[in-house]
Amino acid sequence: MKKKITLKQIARELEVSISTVSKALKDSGEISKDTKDKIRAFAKMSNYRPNSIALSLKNRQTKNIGVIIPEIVHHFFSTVIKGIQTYANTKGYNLIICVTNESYEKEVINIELLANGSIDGFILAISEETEMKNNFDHLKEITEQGIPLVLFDRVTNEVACDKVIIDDKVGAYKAVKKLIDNGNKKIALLTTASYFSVSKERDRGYRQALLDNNFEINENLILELDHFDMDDTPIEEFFDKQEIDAVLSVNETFGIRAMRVVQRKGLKVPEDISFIGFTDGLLSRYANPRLTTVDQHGGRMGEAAAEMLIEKIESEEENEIYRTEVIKSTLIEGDSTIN
Amino acid sequence: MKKKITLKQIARELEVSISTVSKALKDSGEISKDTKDKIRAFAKMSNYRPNSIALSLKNRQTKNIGVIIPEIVHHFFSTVIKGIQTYANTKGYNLIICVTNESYEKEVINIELLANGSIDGFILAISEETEMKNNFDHLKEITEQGIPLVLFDRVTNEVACDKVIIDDKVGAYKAVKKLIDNGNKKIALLTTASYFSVSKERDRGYRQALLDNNFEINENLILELDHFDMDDTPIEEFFDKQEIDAVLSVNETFGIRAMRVVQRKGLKVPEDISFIGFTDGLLSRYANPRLTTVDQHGGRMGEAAAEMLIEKIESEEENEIYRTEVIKSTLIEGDSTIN
DNA sequence: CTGTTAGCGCATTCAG
DNA sequence: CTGAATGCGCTAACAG
Repeated sequence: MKKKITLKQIARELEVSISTVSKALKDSGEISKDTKDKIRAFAKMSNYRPNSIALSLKNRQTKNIGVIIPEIVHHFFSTVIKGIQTYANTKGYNLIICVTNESYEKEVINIELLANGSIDGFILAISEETEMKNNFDHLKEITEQGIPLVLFDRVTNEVACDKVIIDDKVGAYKAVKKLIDNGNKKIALLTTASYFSVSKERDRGYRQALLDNNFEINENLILELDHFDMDDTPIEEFFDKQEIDAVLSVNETFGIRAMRVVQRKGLKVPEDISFIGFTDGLLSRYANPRLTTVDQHGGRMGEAAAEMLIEKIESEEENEIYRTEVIKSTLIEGDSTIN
Repeated sequence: MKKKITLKQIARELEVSISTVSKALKDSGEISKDTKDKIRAFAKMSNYRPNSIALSLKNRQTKNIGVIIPEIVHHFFSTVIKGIQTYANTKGYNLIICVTNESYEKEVINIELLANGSIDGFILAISEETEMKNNFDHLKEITEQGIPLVLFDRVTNEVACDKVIIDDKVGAYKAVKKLIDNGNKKIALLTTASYFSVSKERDRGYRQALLDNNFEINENLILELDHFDMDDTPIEEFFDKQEIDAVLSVNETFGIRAMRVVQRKGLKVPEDISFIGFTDGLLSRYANPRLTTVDQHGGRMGEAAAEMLIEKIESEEENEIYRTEVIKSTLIEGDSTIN
């Protein structure tokens, strides 16, 4: 087993000083061609690679980005990671990924763990529990320590930092507008608990579109579901107690589950009832019929977040100006609406 | 902005030596209660946290695990990551995750990047291109350098290291056995290119089950698909040219796509034709009808891999004994087979 | 009980 | 052109 080789060992082997080796390897003009050649040959032969930990300590930067997300087994979040990775790699950064499982405590712990020098900055989507608690002190602390932070998707105004979100409200608005234009009258909304920043925005877009088109808001047409609960009964009851022409869902799964419920009731999609869901994931693509969706462009969000973060990391001056980048959502027409 | 505070600063502030501070914070018996209290109070107040990079350099261990996977937007792999994360967290390890996008070159680069001290060990699933090239020198180099390595799912016998796989062959065997027991005669196999170690094993199980039950192997019943190609034409032709009673798919997507193709042809699942797919992912769960699957237990694989790796990392002696842990697959009955 | 010293691996400044 | 010395932040052996 050939262990890691260090500058010191090369130096001893070649009977020169450590600093000579260091310089030779960096092609410094201070070193004669002869010794340079000799050293480089030996280094290559012994497969020398500078120890990144030592470099991190010296340069005070790790070239690591801490990515903290609520869930990894999730199409949207994994798409974002992929986007982050894509950009980060071009800049030589690696990703340290932590999953909070939607837990406030895990979010705090993971941040603390990484904030001790392991990373140069954070990219984070707030966990469900944190949004519920509405407590963002741990995030504020990060920024106070001068660690760059970019929030994405699930954000908050409480923390001054860069953010990247999609135009949730506009996306929902456009979706509802399409449903209205198709002649639908009773348009339902399937949503999650209201403390989710994104659900709130989508809810706003839904209401706005209705109002702008002289519809009345009927709270009976809005169903709030728990996304951990896999029981379809509430959905069945919802569709049993009233006639519905079209449905907007704030995510993919609610939409698909509802679609199956009405199909079981013997309704045809999209002839009898139309569906639009948020997130253009695999589920939508493979659903039967293919679900019409509002694409959140997770990949682009990730790339944008990474770009903002790395810019902050590498900028010298203490820039206190924070931007919020809004990614435009896109309506992707599947077969669950009449096109 | 309150910057990171170091031992040195505390020492200067309190007019003691650095090592006194260090010892006091570690509750060393060498320090008097008085100074200890004073130092700890100040440390807590100034929110001192030891710099993990410095610790890594000193202790020669980073408490980081390098996880290298072919794809992140993928239910199985993200499940494995979750499993790794779960176990690693209990042991205080963080995950540095790299995605190769099935590319050999990216696999090599990512490994090189991390092998320079950033991580204590690797957990890796071989990329498609690497399996195709059949070149594993980069992996051998890792083990030669004494860096612990655990391969999962896509493994190779070329490299001596710990491995965790599922009983792919047995899983396929059991699935085909079930199809035979249900009275199906013409049982097809949808598979990927044969250089995938897992596909190969599943193919073996398929053949073995047929032979053991006095079926002849009909190569026409085996369809090899490219998983990047989204065109359903080859699938359609496959089902057009012959009658098929049942299908085993080596993954989720082929199975679901094929199911849709036959449904479009007017066949009923499972009355006219049955389906079983590998991987019990979201797609299978939300498919219509719910796909019967061979569950690969990604979470358990991840936990097992993490446990094996951390054990190797933390064991003192140079243990050259490598284990291969086989996770038992489970047949999950959906509605795409007659139960 | 407290402080000095050395060293982890590297880059860099300053002498020679 | 080469090397000794310093420091990044921390721990530990060793003096005092």
